[in-house]
Amino acid sequence: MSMADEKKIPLIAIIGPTAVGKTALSLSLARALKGEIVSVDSRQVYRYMDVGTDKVSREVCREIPHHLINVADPDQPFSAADFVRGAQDAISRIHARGFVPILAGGTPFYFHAFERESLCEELPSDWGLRERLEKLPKVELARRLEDVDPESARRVHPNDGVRLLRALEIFELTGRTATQWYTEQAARSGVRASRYAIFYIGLTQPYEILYERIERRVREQFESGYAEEVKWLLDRGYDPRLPALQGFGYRELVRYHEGTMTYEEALAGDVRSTKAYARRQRTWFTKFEHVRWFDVSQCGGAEALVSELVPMCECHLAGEE
RNA sequence: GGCGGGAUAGCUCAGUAGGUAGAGCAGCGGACUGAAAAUCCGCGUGUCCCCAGUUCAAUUCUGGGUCCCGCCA
Repeated sequence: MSMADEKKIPLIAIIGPTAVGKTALSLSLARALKGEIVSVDSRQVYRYMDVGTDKVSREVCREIPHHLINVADPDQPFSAADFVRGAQDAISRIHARGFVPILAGGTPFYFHAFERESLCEELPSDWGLRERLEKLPKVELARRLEDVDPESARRVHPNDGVRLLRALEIFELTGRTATQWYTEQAARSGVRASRYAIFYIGLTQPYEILYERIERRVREQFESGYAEEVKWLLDRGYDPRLPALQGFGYRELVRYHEGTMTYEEALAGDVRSTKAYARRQRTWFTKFEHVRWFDVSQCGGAEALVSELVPMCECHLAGEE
């Protein structure tokens, strides 16, 4: 083991699709390992969105500190770059205090950005510019990108408005193409080693069982005041077009309150979108390297899993891999 | 009981001036560099309700039947 490896901060990371049981496991591991949780969830960062995002309760947060939960208002854009900065900061503080940082959550893009440190600090964004560009038809966006950055144009599908917009935004704001930025950054990250040694624990479950759990969970959310939460956000003046309100459940319940969708349709739509999301998560997570995968429907229950995992984690934390 | 409308993919429906059919949604797979619970891409064999008739050929036309939905009794 080299000097560089010894200096790395060891982390535990729990990944897997929504409703597979990441939160429960993260709490058990935090108790067993003297850990604190770093939430890797693009929706739990927002305040006032509790029921729909399955946040842990205040009591639990008092017992086990949670980071990157409730750090933005629903109308404050929160980006993957904000996450990476926040996570790095939280991890330093947890580590300095002598506790174990446990990353847990279902947003694969955030894990990806964090591990690769793939977002350049210097790259800006500008929501006003996005709004202006958004008014143009996609073919026009694609044509412009073809002009300024043909390589990005080849990489981005002409129908993928969000990515066309981002590539154009980078060019407009910096005068240099996304391709140039990414090439430089790839060269840089090639020489700089990661500051962290991450032990990935992956939870899976056959879709048949996972889908049942998703259905049950969404039902519980609807019975626990999900509709009222969305009503409250709307009454407070939050624009339904905000990114924070585009998640499943939220967007359906907005339509329910507008009267363009029934309660039952909103529930069914939420379940469907959540299932589709679980599939997208799997597409991401199965590409992650060095993950210890556990099928939670086959490993003899959560408790058996915890007692198996604790020694493995301790081993990793001691730097023995 | 009478009159009309309908029966096609898991669902909602389009279509074939007769040559065995296709959209949206769902489902499945994939992509992803500052919106990521977002955004985007790919994948479509199904007794075209049943029986008979006309025809070289019927999911399509004709007759009968079954079921569903309206309206009238």
